[in-house]
Amino acid sequence: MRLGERKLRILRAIIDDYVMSGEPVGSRTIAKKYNLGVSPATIRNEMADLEEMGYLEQPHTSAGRVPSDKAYRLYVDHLMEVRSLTPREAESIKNLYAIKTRQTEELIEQTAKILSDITNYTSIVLKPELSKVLIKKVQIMPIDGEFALLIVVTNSGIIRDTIVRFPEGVEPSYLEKVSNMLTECFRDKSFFEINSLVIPEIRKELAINRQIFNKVIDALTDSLTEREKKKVYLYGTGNILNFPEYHDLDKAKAFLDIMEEPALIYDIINNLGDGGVTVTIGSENTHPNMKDSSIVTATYHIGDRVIGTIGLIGPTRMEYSKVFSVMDYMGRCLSHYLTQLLND
Amino acid sequence: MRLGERKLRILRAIIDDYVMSGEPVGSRTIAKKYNLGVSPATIRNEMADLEEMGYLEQPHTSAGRVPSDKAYRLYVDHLMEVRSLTPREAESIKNLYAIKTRQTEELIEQTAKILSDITNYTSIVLKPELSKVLIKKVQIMPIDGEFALLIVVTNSGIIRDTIVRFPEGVEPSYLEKVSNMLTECFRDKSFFEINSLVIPEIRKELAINRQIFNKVIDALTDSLTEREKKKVYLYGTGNILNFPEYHDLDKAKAFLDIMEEPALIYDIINNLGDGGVTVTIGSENTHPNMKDSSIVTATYHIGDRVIGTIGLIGPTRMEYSKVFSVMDYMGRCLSHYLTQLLND
DNA sequence: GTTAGCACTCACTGCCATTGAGTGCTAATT
DNA sequence: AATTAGCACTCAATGGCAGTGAGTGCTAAC
Repeated sequence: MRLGERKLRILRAIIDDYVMSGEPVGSRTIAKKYNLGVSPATIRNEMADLEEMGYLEQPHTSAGRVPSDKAYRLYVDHLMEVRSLTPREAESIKNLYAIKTRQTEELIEQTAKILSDITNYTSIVLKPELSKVLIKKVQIMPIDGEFALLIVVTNSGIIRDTIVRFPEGVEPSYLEKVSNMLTECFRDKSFFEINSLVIPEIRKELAINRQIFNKVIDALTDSLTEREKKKVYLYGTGNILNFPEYHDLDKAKAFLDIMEEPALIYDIINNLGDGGVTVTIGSENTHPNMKDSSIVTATYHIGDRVIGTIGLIGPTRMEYSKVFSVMDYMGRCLSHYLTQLLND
Repeated sequence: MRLGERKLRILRAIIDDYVMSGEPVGSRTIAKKYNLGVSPATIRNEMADLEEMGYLEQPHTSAGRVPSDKAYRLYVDHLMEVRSLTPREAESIKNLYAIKTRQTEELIEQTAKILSDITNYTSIVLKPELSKVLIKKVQIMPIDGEFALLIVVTNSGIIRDTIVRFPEGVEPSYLEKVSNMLTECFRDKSFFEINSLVIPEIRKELAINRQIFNKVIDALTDSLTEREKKKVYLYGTGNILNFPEYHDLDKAKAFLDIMEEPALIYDIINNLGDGGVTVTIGSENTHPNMKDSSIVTATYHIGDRVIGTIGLIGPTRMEYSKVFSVMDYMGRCLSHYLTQLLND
């Protein structure tokens, strides 16, 4: 059986209607609301075909039809009309980037908030991945007694600061010297390159005061540990309670539980494709608790280096068209801002 | 009518039972499970008295009784037996403080996680309040071109870093000089003192290069802005769905909505009493959406300076005794750790 | 003052009939 | 050959109704 023009039109109508109402859609509804010029009976026949082909499902015999994940996939890839942002949405996003001297961290947090506010879904923002970011400066700052602060400034404006403990009696001037040397070695390299290439080389050179150097290097590599890497910003987790598909308490709980595991979210989001906007629908998710949810992600970058991801999670019955355009726009804005402001 | 010994015993039994079961408690249950040596009929009479006095409520005529907020208040103040921590609980907390070189920020985050894990309620940790913390060091670090990083190290180990933008062509050595001067002026003072006392004084002295100095001061005072101050760490927000009192979706939603407003939470928590452990029960809360929840908080300090608060939120039917002891212990541990490790 | 006994209340459960939205199939229509 | 009208059928949802049982309050006996 082929997917003729009319079948597609009917499928689109069903999806549009179901996305709005959340109720199974019947043939009469389609015939009345979307004037396709055919009778309910014809639509019923087409619906039976679409069900056979796996695009529709029936909760029970005497109910209307519900789109399957396969239908949403078709919709996202071929059927949906990408709409542009409403003035209100564009406004919200523009305001976010109006303030120029913002901290990167705060900007990312606000991005999550606005994404959720605009769409009413749950937003996720992964902060820039340290291993993909370029180092601008390394500085060891003595604080007090045996403690010093290791500061790493990167081109995304992220500052990794770690407290390092030295044996008492190290000269500040010596730390200064080490700082300068490290800065010189590491400048414009990524953490990844440093870890695999530069460090072994330096280890030789600085054999003289191995102990201090090792402390610093350890602290640096600590910055790359899994746990720290996997920090995410979330907003609007409670929004899922607005959707009838999560009115079942067990489902709601399963969802909220996932949302409290940053490492898990990180893995889920980060394993998705990374060019432009990606849509993952229900069963396409690998994590079992996400089989009823869809995720739309977009990447953001500094220059042409992808350094992080933003995402929205909602039920499979999601306003893909709206979400798609919001994510696309937001990804571009964020990239533009970071590239322009923090790179030279 | 007076609250005799027997009435108190019965009230305690009712509260204990209700806290465990969540179901209205009947006279027979009390007579059977808690052998108080009296018949159900007697208990019924006492219960009628207790209801008249406002300690008990009846959902409907033929149901058992439920403790009122007034009863919980009496319970917390006079009736409950403060139990000590189970080995498992003490273990979890001890593990948290085993790692000595932890970042303060991470420690606070973990504190929230463990509080929630132990108790199954929603935990809240307010990070150290900047205005109450003492400054150890101020440093302006040139990064690139017109950008510099303002770093403030405090005695709680918190580092406030802000990006500052200077007009092109400021000498690094000049920034160094300013840094040293600021450090000297600010050392061992709180943000609060600085804002109100020291800054006006310095403004005079440094009249020479007013522009640069103002930038720095502005960035410093920015650190004290409301928004930044009101950051909170939450964990276990989804736990409330475990309690039947939140099975009503509207209530759950109201709760989750509050939990996404850090500033609101901050205000709610911060306005509670601040010596030791504080318990706020249901209607004692000022915020209308919290009238069905109880909050138990404890403060933590560096030396004898209170700098932050930890808290647990749950339904009014809360295991006060357990929560009380956990909060007390955790507050002490956190204070001890911060005082010992980060103060000299 | 305490308790046994008893009538009364009322949420909860299961049962049943009714309703109505929606389907699939067949036969008539174009 | 495709479309549509007509109709019997399905099944979740709703509302009414009786039965059940946990719990109460009251009264009278201990």
